[in-house]
Order: sequence, then structure tokens, then C-alpha cells
Amino acid sequence: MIVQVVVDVPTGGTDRLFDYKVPDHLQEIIESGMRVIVPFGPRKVQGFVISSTIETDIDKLKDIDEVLDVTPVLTPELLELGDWLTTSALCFKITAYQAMLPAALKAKYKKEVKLTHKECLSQLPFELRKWFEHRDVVLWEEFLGTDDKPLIALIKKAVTDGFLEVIYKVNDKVTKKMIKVVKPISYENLSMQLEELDKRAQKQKQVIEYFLKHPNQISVNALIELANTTRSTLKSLIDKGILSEEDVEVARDPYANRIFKKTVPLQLTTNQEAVIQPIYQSINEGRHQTFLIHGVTGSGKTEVYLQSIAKVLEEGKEAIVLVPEISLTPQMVQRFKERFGSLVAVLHSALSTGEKYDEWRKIHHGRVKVVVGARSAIFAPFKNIGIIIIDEEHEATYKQEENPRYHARDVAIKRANFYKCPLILGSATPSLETYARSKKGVYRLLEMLERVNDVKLPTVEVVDMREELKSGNRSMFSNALFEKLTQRLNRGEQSVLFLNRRGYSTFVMCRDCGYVAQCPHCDISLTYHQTSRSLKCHYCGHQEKMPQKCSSCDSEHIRFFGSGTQKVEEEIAKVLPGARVIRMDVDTTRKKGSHERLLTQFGEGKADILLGTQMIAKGLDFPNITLVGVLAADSMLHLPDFRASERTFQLLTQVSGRAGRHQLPGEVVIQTYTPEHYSIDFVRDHDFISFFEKEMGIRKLQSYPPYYFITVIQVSHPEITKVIEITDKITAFVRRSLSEKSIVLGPVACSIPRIKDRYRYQCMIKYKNEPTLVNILKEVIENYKREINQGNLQVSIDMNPFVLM
DNA sequence: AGCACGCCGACT
DNA sequence: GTCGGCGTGCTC
Repeated sequence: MIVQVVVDVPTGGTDRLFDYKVPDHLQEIIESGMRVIVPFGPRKVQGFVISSTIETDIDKLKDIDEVLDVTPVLTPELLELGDWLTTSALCFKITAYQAMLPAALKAKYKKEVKLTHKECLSQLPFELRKWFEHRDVVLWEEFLGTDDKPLIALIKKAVTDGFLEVIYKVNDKVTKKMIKVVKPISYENLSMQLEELDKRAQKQKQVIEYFLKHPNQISVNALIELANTTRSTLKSLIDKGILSEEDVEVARDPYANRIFKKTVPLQLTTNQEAVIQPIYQSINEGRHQTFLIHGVTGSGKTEVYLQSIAKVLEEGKEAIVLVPEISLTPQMVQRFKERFGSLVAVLHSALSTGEKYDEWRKIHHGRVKVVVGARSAIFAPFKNIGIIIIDEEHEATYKQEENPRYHARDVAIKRANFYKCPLILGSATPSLETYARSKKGVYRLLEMLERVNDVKLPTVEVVDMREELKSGNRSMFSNALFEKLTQRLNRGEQSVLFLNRRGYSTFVMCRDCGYVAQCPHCDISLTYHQTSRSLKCHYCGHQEKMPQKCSSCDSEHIRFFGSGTQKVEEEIAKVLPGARVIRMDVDTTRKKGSHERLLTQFGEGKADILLGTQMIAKGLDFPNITLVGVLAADSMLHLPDFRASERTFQLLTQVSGRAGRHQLPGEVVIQTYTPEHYSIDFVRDHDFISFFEKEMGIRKLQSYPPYYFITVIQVSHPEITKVIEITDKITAFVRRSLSEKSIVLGPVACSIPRIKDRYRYQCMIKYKNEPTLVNILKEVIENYKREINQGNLQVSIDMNPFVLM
């Protein structure tokens, strides 16, 4: 038997199948979708078995070295899906397959140098001898650590002479949580061994006595605790051959310490009922269909998801639920765990490699039926998917910003189509692409335009900050917002303040000469952080002390401009003394679990005001929030991205939705310098449809999605002349390769022209139909592969970019 | 990615 | 004449 293998060598030259012979003892075991170790050139690499045949044109076939899995980690469906990813996201096959699996399954490579024979030691040249005096095997890296260049040459010589050999090893990453356990090698001999012990060995005696009473294996840590002993005592017993030590796998459960109350399905409202029926129908008929649930915040989408899943589970099928970034919505996870208990696996980025692997294995082994997770959970290795749900469909996190640059929505469509099952996209503010498709009838539109239990949508007041300024209010709170905040404090209700800017100030400027503190490595101004009294770059992490004098003119009149969350926090303390504030941004939630902790505190009423960035816009649902304030609504409106208006509208609508979700009515105050802008104006009346129409008109005029597809080629290099030269060549090549109907823009500098000392230029392609585009782009990569490999040049191609920065 | 092969400049 | 620079091409 011959198998065809994709090897773990991500380059253009090896992005194809390689044939291998299967030795007899592996014939029965091997299957497509399994990981294998194969010899590749002089070394060994990991690979995936894609298919098998009985004939080949290759005459010098090598044998498969090892099979790594008992059951395939990739199903036939996922193998095919990977193939599709390769062309739709323009990546190597191996990259596509690796993206589908937990990182723990990725191979780790080790190179070792081994003494062929003990006797060879004397044959080695003097310089090498000391390395092998006390051991047979030395890691390759150890030699690299010394800058003794001739050492490598000496090793090579010794290898050709046969004194040394180079060994290539392939290992899994640490995949399983292991603990050390000890047990007596023989229980029968134990009492005898006890007597034979030296009289002085009191500590060892204690341990043996423990095992006489408890004849079971026990973890080292537990034993140290229970038998009042130490590591060194155990070591002696192991060395004497009385005890044996072994690594044993233990399961991890990130939610182990949590108790979930079981909930039952709620009675559906008429609106929910109307929405769920077409979904049931699709499930019953075993027909693929994509639904868009356009449901306002608080309209009860989650209950619809839960009951659709329940239906699918009854049929013996499985469900995938994607949520934007699960750690951001612990409340969401909780609802799924409460309804489906141990049938749920949770996959999100805050889990460790090992924890992710454990959750993945639950899916792989069929021990769970529902997976709730972030983007990559779309690749969950289920074999009988009955429904896929993508909540907050418009979120940017569903687009992976590194290779393979896929959008989870596209993968979901592909998979749902394969399993002939419904795909549900849910959002209060669907992306233009999705809504346009649902209007064209490609997706079926289901609307939930009212909140459950007759709860009203919050009233929205837009405050013109220019007017505030004119009337003499120079603070960051408008009179309206300040008044409402005070009101909430008096009534004991909670408020949410949203500001899309962390740190203290957005930039620091000298009043005398106008000099603005800039990052030395990026073309971006530095942000002042109060806690560390330093200037930070939010792109490369550069940090410097806050200067006392202007570094350009020595003036001492340095002022902060633009406010970040830290400044707001300080300001609140000044104008509303006594208000308890929780600040949530990247800086306060960096530690694992702190996000959830802060939210819990707020939920328990330990603070009056929740102040935060993006991350508080989604999913939080607390009954006592009756006021939402947006401090600077225009902050993201003027970004150089054609989706800036769309994002502003979505974000404002999402934050507004945090208010008044239960009995108490909600109010929203939006502060802005451009109240007349449509993406702010339409939020006032929660008018998605009008926003959609207005924005579609603009997209059409400017030839942007959903009217055109776009692809962006970004080039970066430490030398600016080089970037311009290459981008120019690429642009010219693309321009003459494509049809006249397509628009090729560039080369232009990216909106941040330099990050981490690399200059960045780009070329943008707008097109409606270019079947050869993928091949043209592949050619571009192939052309510059040499310079890319040399490490200075980077060319990244995104066939459907989401964020253009 | 690694590694070997191979073709040009500066040294024992 | 040889050592070593890194451009080129191959890995079943």
C-alpha cells in the first residue's frame, strides 16, 4: 500500500503530496486523516495522510516511519475542507490542516548528535571529546550556543567518519497533563524490604509503612503530604529499586470548580416561535440553509439558539456555536452549560494549549455534542453536524488575521452545506455583506425586532460636544451625561461608560513648538500611561519615561491631549467622589481570569460604574444597568478604513444594548463632535435598515464590498526604498495580469506606514469576477519567495481583509 | 525548513 | 591549488 502525505514543511516547493510505502505492520492501522512521521530528505517530519493508492510513478519510495494516531484526527470532510481553504485563503495545505487542530498536536522537532559507539570517544578530535565524555547524546542547539564555528565542521567530519550520528526526532508538543506517581515495584516484597533497610533510614521506613497500609499508586505530591516525606527520600527508594516512578495522564477541566444549575427550555414568545419554526423545518428536512436572525439586543436570540440545538441533539446530531471571544462572554458559556451540562465543550483563546487539547479530545472522542467556542471552533471534528450558529455574526474576530486568513462564516457555510444542515447567523447589526445577501434571498432573513417581555429599547440622546464647549463645559462629561450619572448613583443603579481608547491620553504635545511624542519604531504617537508614568506605543510595546522637557525645544509646557480610560477614571474620582468604578481594558484584564472576575464584581453590585473599551460592548447582561454613556462616539469614525462607519454604527448599537435589558428602563447618552453623521444619527432610532441603505449607497459609489470583492497585498521591509520598489513591481504585475474591469490601486503607504521599524506599503485589488486571481497571487509569492526566506521582506496577501490598517 | 551541490573570490 | 561564501534546487 502507498499513502499520499502532506508534509510539515510550509514552503511553495513542498506544498503537494508525497508518496510513501506503508510497511506491513502499519497496513492495518493506517488511515487517511492520521498524522504520521515520515523521512523527508535527511530528516524526519510530521505529515498528514491524505489518501492511499496502489501505484505510483516514483521509483525510490521511502517507508512511513510511524503512525501517531489511533483514530484519524481529520475526517474526510475536514481533509476536503482543508483543500478548499488552500485556494480560498491562499495558504499551504499543511497550514490549513494545522489550523484545524489544537496546537498541541503540532510537531516539535529535535536534532541530536549521538556517539555511535562508546569506543568512538577516543577517535573524536580533542575539541569534541569533552562534549561526549559523560554522555552519548548532545542536543544540536548546545553546539550552536558556542560561537565556535569549526565545531559544526568537526561534527560533520566525525559523522562521515562514522564516529557520530545525527538523529532527528519528532515529538508531540506537551499534550497531556502528566503527574508523577509512585508505587512499590512489588507489594509482596515490601515487608521484607522494610526489614532490610538500614536502621538510619527512618524516613524511607515511613514511606514503606505507608504503602503497606495503602497498597496503591499515589502521586508524588500527595505522598509527600500524606507520608510526611520529601523528594530525596523517594529518590533513594526509587534508586534502590523498591519504588517505581511513572508519569500518568490526568484530565484537565477548566470549568471543574464551577457548578451549573440545570435550566429548562423557556416558553418561547410568539416572535421567537415564528423564528424557530423555519429552522426546525430545515433540520427536519435535512436541508442546508443559511438564516440571518436580525434581532435587536435583548430580543432573546440565545433562547432560540438553545432550543434549535436541543432539537438537533434529539436527532442524534451535533452543534457548533461560535461566539466572538468567549472569555468576553462568560455569561454566554454559562447559559449553554446550564442547559446542556456535560455535553458541552468550550474552546476559547484564554485556555492553555493543554486545556484546548483536552476540550478538543472530548469532541474527537464523541463525548460532547455541543461545542461553544471562538473562531477556530468552526473546525470542531464532529462527524454529524446538525446545526452551526454564529452569534454576533458581524464581529471582526471571525476573520483570522494570519495565515490561513479565513473567515469563520465562509467555513461554516461550507461545512453546513456538506452536512445538509442549517447555519444561523445572528446579530443586532449584521454586516453589510450578510444583510445584502439576505435581502437578495441567498440567506433567509428572520427578524426579531422587539425585546422579550415588552422591554423597551433604551432611549438614545445624542449630545453635540461642540455645543457643550461653546457653553463653557470643557470637561469630558456633557451636562446631560453628568446629570444622569448622578441620578443613577442616587438611585443605586449601575452605569456603563464606554471609551474606545486605553491609556491616559492619546498623544502628548509640546505647547510651545507643537512637537508630539512619537514611537521611535513606528509611525504612531505615544500614549501616556498614568500607572507607570510612562509613554507607551500600542503597536510595538515600546515604552519610555515621560519626559520632563520637550525633547525638541526644551520647553516644560508639555500637555496631554485626548483622553483614555485611565484619564476618565481619574476624572470620575474628581467630579463624582464616592462613585465606585471598575475599569476594564487590556491593561486591567491582562491576567488570566481577571476579565471574568471584574465582571462578576460588577454583577454583584460592587461598583456603580463600569468603564471600559471595546471589550465591554458585547454580551454583558446585568439587570441593574440603566445608563450607558459613550464618551467619544467619533473616535473610530475617522479611521482610514472603508468599514469605519459600519463599525461605529455596530459598536454604538451594541453598547447601547447593554442598558435597560430587564425591568428598569434604559437610557443612552452618546457624546460626539459630529452628531449629523449618519452612523451616529441612525443609532438614535435604532434604525439599522436606514443605516444599511445609506451605507450601501456609499459602498456602491466607491466600489467596495458587498459590491466588489477586495484583496490587499501588503509589503513590508526595513528599507523604505526596497518596499516601494517591490510594491510597485507587484502592483504593475497584478495590473497587467487582471482584466480591465478590475480596479488595482497602489502602491500606497499603509495607514500606519511604519511598525516595528518596518516600512509598509500596499496594493489593493477591487474585482467582481477574477477566476485566475489565486494563481496570479501565487505567482507573486513564488517570485519573491527568495527574498522572503532571507528574512527581510514580508509579503502578506489577504483575499478578503476585514480591517484595513 | 534543512541540506547538498556547485560555482566564484582570497588565502595557506 | 583549496576553503568557504551563499545562490539554486530537491525532498516521495
